[in-house]
Amino acid sequence: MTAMPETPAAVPSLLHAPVIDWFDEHARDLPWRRPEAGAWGVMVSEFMLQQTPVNRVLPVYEEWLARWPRPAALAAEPPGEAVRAWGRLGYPRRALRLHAAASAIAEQHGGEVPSDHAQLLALPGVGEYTAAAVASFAYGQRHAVLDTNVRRVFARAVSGAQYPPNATTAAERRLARALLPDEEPVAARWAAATMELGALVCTARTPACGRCPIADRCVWRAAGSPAHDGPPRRGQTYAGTDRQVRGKLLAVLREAVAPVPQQALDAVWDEPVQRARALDGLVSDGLVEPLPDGTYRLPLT
DNA sequence: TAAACGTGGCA
DNA sequence: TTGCCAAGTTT
Repeated sequence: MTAMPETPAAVPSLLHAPVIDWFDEHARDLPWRRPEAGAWGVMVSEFMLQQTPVNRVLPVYEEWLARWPRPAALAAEPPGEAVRAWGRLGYPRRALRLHAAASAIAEQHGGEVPSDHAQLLALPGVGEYTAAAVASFAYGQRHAVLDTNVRRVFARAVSGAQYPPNATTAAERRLARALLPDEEPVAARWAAATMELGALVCTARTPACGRCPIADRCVWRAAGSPAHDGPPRRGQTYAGTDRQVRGKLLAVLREAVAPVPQQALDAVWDEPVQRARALDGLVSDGLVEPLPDGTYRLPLT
């Protein structure tokens, strides 16, 4: 047994009401939160929102749901169409995985997004967070939903740290479970509310503590809002990386209506070794399909 | 466990 | 201007 900070039994009841009441008043009217979105709408939004801001997701989400209102509709199209419709959301493998998830749902779940957490987790592109989010937001179940927002809220309000650890820890999962309201619908509301609080008030850089419903119970604030001490948070480099080259290559293919000759791809990056490596990577990832005549296109299968 | 994986807005 | 950050997952 590792000595872990205990969560006093009184803590949850002191946090639930103010956070949920705040959510009742300040929740954004996002399309995937409306009843008509359904579980499929929730799932599409969760894929798109992985590492991507809400404002950038909104227009693409609307296009997707209008074009593919059900999983089977998406599954009936080539995966390349999903990649094309993904636009510039970034991390296009998510489009491929969402297409694969839709196929699995169509073939193995009767076309309905499963409500079972384990079945959700087994879908391509669905990890710990997304499985809990879909089960909670779409089906009202009681799960610890630990995304970057919730982790930050708990780190500050309960653990007294400015930022959570780089990777989700067992202690964080334990804490999230301990804080979960007992009643299923309340727990689902709590999950959405804590996430929204992190997104709108308890933000990473400049938290708006003046608008926080639990500022007077925040351990981090009570400690004087000390700066993050631990190891530096892992930054992402981008310029000059294979990722940037992959992005440029795929952008050409997204815009093309016909297979693209090698020459058109060569034009996006002048360093041939890195360019070839990036293209190979896209092909092995299934994002690009090489044709026998030496041209390339988004995958038909 | 750490690194790979896009893109763009904001302080 | 540049680095940080955004509803993570996979290998």
